[in-house]
Amino acid sequence: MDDLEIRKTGLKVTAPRIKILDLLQQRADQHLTAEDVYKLLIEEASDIGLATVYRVLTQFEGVGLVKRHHFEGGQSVFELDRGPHHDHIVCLDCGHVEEFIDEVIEKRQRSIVKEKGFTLERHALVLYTHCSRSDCPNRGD
Amino acid sequence: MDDLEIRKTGLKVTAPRIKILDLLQQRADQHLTAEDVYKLLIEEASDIGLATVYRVLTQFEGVGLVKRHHFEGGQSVFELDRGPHHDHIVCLDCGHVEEFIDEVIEKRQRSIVKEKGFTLERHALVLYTHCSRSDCPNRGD
DNA sequence: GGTAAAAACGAGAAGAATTCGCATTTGTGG
DNA sequence: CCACAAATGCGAATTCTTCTCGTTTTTACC
Repeated sequence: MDDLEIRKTGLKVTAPRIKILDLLQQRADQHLTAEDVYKLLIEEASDIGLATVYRVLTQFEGVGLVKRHHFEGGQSVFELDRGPHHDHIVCLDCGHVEEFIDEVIEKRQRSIVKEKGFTLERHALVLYTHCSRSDCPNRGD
Repeated sequence: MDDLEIRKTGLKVTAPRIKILDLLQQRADQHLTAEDVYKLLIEEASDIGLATVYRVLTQFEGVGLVKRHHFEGGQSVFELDRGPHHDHIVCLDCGHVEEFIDEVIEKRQRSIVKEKGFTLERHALVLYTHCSRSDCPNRGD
């Protein structure tokens, strides 16, 4: 059960937290906005307020359970922080998000920062593209 | 005069636009929020509304005069789009912004997207660091 | 298990950033 | 220099997110 995961973080094990973590785990391949999560919870008859969704996601971020990304255009998106770091490719037409990791880029980033004598805390790399997937509304543009 | 630059874009040459472009040119090394611009305009006794600042910056972005960046934390920042593309290093402590360009990273990005059959429209790369500048632990850009 | 203190919740208000609506003013082409 | 489309200023409206506060739950401890 999820209880363990949550308990390990030191956060109290509450119904909203269990349900939100559960939902994120079922959709570990997706990048959801707080509102997405809120609506999905409503669909499964969970009576959890939007404020709580934001609170819980922020707390989960704080304890390393989820990652928050700021893509272009308004809302933050959240995803379960399961394992290795990765960057993102976002389709400007359909919003599809794909993940990738490139060691060459990672390495260059580290040396760029090192050259300046700074300390790299984290980075955000998003490639905005037009994807070529069959269900993308703008394919072949 | 700035008139030329603006006229070339097809936008009408108005007082707010001249003043905003002028201000951006005087601070070409900085990354300003719309509110920064608004306040700086007030300081120089220009009576330009915040809505107009947003409008003009967005229009300037549309015609390629300025670039907008979405760093972590709320407001977008704007800078004059003078010449070559570059990415950013942002200090999490003092907000200092530094620019860099790395052809290795640029090239890798292109091939990653190409491999997937997508088209790269643009990208955002921000390295969040702790800088080592003497005036760091403070405000300022 | 029972219970009290601490933490979390839900709902709506508040806040921050940005955009919109509209009456008024201002460039610009003719 | 005129007419009219475009731009402006202002405040209201939107959007996304956080806060407040009265109520409910958890959990540590008896």
